[in-house]
Amino acid sequence: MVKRMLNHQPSLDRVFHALADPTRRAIVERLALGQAPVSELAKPLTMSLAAVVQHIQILEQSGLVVTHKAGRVRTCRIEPRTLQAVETWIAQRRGLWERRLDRLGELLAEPAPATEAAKDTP
Amino acid sequence: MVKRMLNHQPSLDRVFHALADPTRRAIVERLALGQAPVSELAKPLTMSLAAVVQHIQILEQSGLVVTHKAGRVRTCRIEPRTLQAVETWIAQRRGLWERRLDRLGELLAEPAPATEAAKDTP
DNA sequence: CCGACACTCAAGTAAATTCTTGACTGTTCT
DNA sequence: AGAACAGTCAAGAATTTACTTGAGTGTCGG
Repeated sequence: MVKRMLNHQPSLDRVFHALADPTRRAIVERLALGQAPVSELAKPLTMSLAAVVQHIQILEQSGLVVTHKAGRVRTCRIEPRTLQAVETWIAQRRGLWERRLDRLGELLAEPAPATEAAKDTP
Repeated sequence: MVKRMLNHQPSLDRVFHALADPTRRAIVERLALGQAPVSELAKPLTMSLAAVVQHIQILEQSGLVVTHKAGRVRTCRIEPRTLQAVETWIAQRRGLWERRLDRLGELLAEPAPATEAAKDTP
């Protein structure tokens, strides 16, 4: 039986999926200001507590949020390394594309419409 | 009935959702190397062409990809500004959290760091 | 001890997502 | 002109998601 797997290498699938929901982003934004218990995260949200808990579980499975239960209170906080992993993935793709633009090969390869080539566009 | 709430930026919903699918990320990774027509994007993928087109539509609606049809060929390319917008959102949240941690350490160490007048007037 | 509190679990539902197939449109090649 | 190519459109099936309600568990304050 799997009781608790501490083995959560953040898959991009899960992380992006977690961030795709506005409620979960609102939770992340709140947690960016500091850790908070579940019931406080639920306060501004117009849904049942159980629903909020489900969102938090998704955030936790994605590795974006870490929680710790003390007594009857579960405290949530952000895991910045997961956030950083996403940031890095995006930055790398954007960097690739922009370095590609420096080469200028492909854009100039598109066929010009047969009339005379006017290079200057005023 | 659709119960939605708390809409910050509707585009973030779509962008994160678009990136949450491995097929769509594979398309983005391919496009990071340079623009490509739909059928070339479909080549390595093990699904019908229609399915790939649907993925591309989602990427386009999210603003991550821009397409242009010439003759019978639709060419796709990355829109780096959308990628950058996501990067910025994440970096801001991570920055908030980390600054928060710094503050906490300082506040526990010293009573009050005097708020100096910043002279940023460029 | 008792009740309020802070979740927790399970089951069910409406809507969204992902992918398929089959028919169809518009282009290019020969 | 006809065949092949590149994509488009629509309808439908299997699965997943985002909630709900109702009942239960463990913890703290008085």
